[in-house]
Amino acid sequence: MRTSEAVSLASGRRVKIDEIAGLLRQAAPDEISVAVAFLSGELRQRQIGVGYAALGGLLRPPAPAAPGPAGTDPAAAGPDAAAGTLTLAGTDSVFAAIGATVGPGSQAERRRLLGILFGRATPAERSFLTRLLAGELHQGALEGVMIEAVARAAGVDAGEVRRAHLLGGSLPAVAEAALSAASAAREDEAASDDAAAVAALAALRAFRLEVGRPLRPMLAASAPDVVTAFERMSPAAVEWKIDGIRIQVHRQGPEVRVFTRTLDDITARLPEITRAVLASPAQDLVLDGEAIALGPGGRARPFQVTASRAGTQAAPGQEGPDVPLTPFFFDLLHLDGRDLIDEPATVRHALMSEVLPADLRVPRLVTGDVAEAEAFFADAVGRGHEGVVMKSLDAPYAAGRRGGEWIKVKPRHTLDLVVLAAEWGHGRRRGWLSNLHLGARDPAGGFVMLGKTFKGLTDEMLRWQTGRFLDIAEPPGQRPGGDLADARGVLGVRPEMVVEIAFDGVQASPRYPGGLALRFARVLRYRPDKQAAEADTIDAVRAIWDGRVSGG
DNA sequence: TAGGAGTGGCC
DNA sequence: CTTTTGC
DNA sequence: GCAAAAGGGCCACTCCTA
Repeated sequence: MRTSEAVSLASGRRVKIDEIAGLLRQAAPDEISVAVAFLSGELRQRQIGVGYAALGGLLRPPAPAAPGPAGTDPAAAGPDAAAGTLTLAGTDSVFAAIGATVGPGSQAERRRLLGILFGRATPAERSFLTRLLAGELHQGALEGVMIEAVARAAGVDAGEVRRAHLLGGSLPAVAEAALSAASAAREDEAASDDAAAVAALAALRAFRLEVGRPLRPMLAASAPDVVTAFERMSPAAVEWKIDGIRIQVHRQGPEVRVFTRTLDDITARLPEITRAVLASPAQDLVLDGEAIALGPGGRARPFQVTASRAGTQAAPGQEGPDVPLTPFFFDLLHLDGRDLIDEPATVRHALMSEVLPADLRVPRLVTGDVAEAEAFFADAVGRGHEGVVMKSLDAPYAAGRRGGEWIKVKPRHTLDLVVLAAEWGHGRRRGWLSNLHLGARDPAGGFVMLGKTFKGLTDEMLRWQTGRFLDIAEPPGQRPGGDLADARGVLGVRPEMVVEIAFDGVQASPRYPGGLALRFARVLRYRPDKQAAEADTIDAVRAIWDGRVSGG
């Protein structure tokens, strides 16, 4: 707790690392994983069904704790029950109990448990718990800082911790392994820091790629077009960027597991992926790819269709899903006992070609020729995919990194839209009007809201637009003494400001009035030279939506 | 029993 | 998922 | 170059409530 406060107050990254390392060094072995999880903004349970809304009112008053059934109340039975201050282990066990609470009446029971926990907490602890459960720690330190802190506490290089983490150990588990090995060595050999570091290193090196345990997928940087990407690497492997969900598939003999980008196990939901991978002649595989719903002619269906299918729990007894997903693999990280992540991309790809048929591999072109690559890009987009990913030929598989070895290229649309309202920002944007409500002009009169964006705004633009919007706030009579927004922080403005918006595409919307919304909208610049009457119309948006079928 | 609110997880 | 900012 | 923090739309599932 004190560590979190100190970490929040410290502005420098180095100081934060030192603070956390100090805590980890003196933490009891069984508290390390909880401390690491909490201070990097996570719960060991990952989620327990408590979010922002469930926290209402808990922050201020020490909630009067209704007594639970004696002996069955984990909140009261924790080791910290009598103390005025919470312990890590006790708090973790309450979270576990909350997460295990399901079924009718569970919401009230969760709330009761939360109330007991908060009732025993100091004000500072209540603040920390609230931020932790809301997923907004705001202490300027999450996973990245924690990795370095663990390394510092164990006396090893941060790269060693990072590698263990990326190769599939959860960070709390990695930290526990390294630090308990270190502290055991310290006790055995009379406080020798060297011996502790050696022991920690051995524990970290024991984390290796393991078939059946997911690792952090490699990510891609981005470039505006193929030409720019070629400036950073040429020749390159150019692959379709499939508009589906990322899958990492592990096969060990007959056993197959399918994981998402965030390492969730979704095997049960995608039996067709398992079947496809079992068709390979290889026995042990770790594959990286994308799964997508395809329509007639192999055309990509809208992302929403894939998302719906991938998110649906398999109905028991029903085998053939009505919307099957097709896997497209683009990398091979392990083959029959041999780890490949440190091999060059060409070697990995060649091996993958040996064990997977072409229709399970992402379409790919190796070239240094701009025209060829652009034609390939246009074809991919024409088939309804997102664009291409260009990959350096000799790069190893950099788990969890977004370096320049993979570069994604997507088409970008642009429209001049009108700001209909703005919302007051939070965190470092407190005091500024931040999130913009965007509308297209309706030729019949008025504007059609298409979504919101807060992206692309620099601090200078935020400052400027806050002043500007307050000047055109609606209704005008309420300023400055009156309400500066409604209950949700929304300030309506006269539809006068035209802003140039970039976005990736148009999607069907069940909630916006035009039935359409923008995907990944961000601000490029304001258009002070334009009047609202000159803004783009909803017809222009519909044209993009209609055009998606024939591409572009 | 339908609809809404809340949460979690994709992009 | 995209973008800006600070280290 | 990396990490952190701004927050977007949509989908499925669960629990509560007219």
